[in-house]
Amino acid sequence: MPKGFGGPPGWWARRFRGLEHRLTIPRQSVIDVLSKTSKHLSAEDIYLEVHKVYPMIGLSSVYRILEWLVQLGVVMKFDFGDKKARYELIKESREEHHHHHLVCRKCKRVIDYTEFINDEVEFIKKAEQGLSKKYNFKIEDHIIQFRGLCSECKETE
Amino acid sequence: MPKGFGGPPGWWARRFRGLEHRLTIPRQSVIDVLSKTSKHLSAEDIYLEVHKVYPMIGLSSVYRILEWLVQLGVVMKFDFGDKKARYELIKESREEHHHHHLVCRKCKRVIDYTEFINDEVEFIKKAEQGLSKKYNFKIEDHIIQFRGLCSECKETE
DNA sequence: GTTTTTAATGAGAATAATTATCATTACCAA
DNA sequence: TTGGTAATGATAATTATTCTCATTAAAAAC
Repeated sequence: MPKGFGGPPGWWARRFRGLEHRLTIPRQSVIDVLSKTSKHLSAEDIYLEVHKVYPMIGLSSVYRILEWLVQLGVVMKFDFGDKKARYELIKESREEHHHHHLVCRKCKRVIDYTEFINDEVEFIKKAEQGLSKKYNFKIEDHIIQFRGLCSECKETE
Repeated sequence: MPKGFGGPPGWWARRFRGLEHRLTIPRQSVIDVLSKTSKHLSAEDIYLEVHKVYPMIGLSSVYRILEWLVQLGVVMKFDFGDKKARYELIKESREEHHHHHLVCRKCKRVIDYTEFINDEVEFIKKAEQGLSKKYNFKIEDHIIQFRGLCSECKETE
């Protein structure tokens, strides 16, 4: 177990219980990094973080593990328009820190917001029910993103 | 003017009036392709379409023009998780065919939906007002995306 | 506890969408 | 016309991501 590593019984462990997936050190390390940040980390960011506590980690493993987590529904993959994908642990809408994003189209800066969750939940619930039925689509998640100009880029337009 | 080309006075022309931007044939052709489809075209798709009526078009021009249109706020760039970006002309929420997307995480298929627009407009308006004020952010657009499994992929899970 | 089987890993090569460069061309304004 | 600028097309360069494959680690069978 790498130094500084929180160990498996983290808050997220329940999501893996009963699943026939091995919770290896590389996998635990990736989840650990994600669970300890509120930043929007890219695969390479995560690789570098994991590398600090587990230097033999390989970049391709990070990509493989992230894709695995996305398919498991534990991690969400985002595109904020700056070429690289970003990854976040999923928070349920009723949980703390459930948030969405304001994305600046110029500097690609991302602002998290947590306001209007109640209105959102109401709207989303209604839409989800209707849409999943009509299109026979199993909705697992949603993205809401506002795009525009951040305070700084507004000036220099 | 290439054969089969609708010509500049299209419905979208108003968006360019008064702007000091040249409406060249490559640019018009790209807009024309986008205005005549409801598909989610990639840059290469668009290149191939334009190529039919304007064979000397270059792929890099298509990329350049699309980026220009995105910055002008006429075109929206999407990432549906299959590596290539997709482009759509923006429809205002009060317009016909204003829609959002259901995206299958397995096969990456995209379904457009137009339901619940009234609820959406209400929710979005409220959120936009609050957020743009609080974060001093000029909101120009929004994305709503539901992710999950389409009817076919649901079976084979 | 040892062996067998299977899954996961790390290193590096390969891929492919996108971007940058640059000489050429089309357009507008004197 | 002519001069200046913006847009284009061809091509090279970039770079995030995926693929391959030999090696290693973990669980299962014995």
